[in-house]
Amino acid sequence: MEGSWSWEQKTLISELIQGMDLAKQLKQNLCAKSSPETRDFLVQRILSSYEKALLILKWSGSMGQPHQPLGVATGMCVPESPISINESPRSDDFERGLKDHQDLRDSSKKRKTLPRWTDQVRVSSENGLEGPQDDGYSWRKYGQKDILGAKYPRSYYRCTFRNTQSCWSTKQVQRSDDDPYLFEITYRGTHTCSQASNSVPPPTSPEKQDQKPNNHNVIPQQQQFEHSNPKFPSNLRVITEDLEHRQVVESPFSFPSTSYGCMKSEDSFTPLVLDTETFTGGFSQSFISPATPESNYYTLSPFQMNNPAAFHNVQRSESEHTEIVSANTSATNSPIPELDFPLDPVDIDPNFPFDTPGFFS
DNA sequence: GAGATTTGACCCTT
DNA sequence: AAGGGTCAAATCTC
Repeated sequence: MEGSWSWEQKTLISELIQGMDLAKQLKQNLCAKSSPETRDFLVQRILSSYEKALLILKWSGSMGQPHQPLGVATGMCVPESPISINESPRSDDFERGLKDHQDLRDSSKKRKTLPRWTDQVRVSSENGLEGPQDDGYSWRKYGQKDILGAKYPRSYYRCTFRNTQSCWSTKQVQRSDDDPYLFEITYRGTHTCSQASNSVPPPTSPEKQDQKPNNHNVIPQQQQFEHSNPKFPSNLRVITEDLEHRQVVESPFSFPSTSYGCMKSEDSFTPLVLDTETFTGGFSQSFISPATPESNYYTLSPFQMNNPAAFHNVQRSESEHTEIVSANTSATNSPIPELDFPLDPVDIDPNFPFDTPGFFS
């Protein structure tokens, strides 16, 4: 860590360097015989790099002094959102978050402010209908409620260490009406308790991760479906939610399916749902997409993809679990911060490389 | 007895 | 006002 350089500066530089590298690659590809898909892929990555650089600039410009992230400061948690690694991108949310933490009793207000994302988990039949298994975190059930129009009640869980470590992560588990083996799990907030850091696996390069796909609990045919079905990634979407106006904007985008062939992740395609809520809700917390058996279906923000810590979090080993991924859906809440400049689909670039060596060095 | 779960009531959001 | 989310007392489990 270069002492005097802030995280955002380094990130910005890294983005720009990466963009340059990619441009060079593109140049070489233009000379060599490369597929249009490859070129397209490179172009997208370049655009993504520069878009993110712009984002960083914008945030740093609008926020003044960067905040030291809680996670970095305490070592207790993992960056929740890409920007939040060292940053609290949106001061209003940051402040609201703080306020929430101060006003512990006013939990209802947290409904709005904590980052939220949804995973869908299919349990294997041998697990019965008891619900998704342990996701590596300790949860305590604090409520159950019948939901209008839903066959099954919704269960509410919160982190066991809520009181002792002020960890405000919660989750809701809702069984699908149509498929009893399918659970929709909505996470709110991320773990700031010791579980968060403990759950981080030893760093592994994306390449290695590729070779070791998270298939421990994936039913083969489904895994195969994900890998082979070109429609799979195209189902993904970015949902942007303007928290200020409570307006949900969906920005459907499709991955160039062939472009994925350029990615090493082809062998172990990890469905990525770009949860841009991480931009807004979780800047004061670590955004760990709870890599759980319940969430083989990962949600990542584009920055998380760049964030080794966050990335490793979502890549945690789940060998002890048996749930499989629900591959055909991607219901994910994805609020995004307000931006003065338009974000086109490439902003949230699903192709954004995980393998950016030295990005955070 | 400590911790987890259940469940009805309360409160907040829409 | 309705529905959803949380609280907290009662109950259960180890």
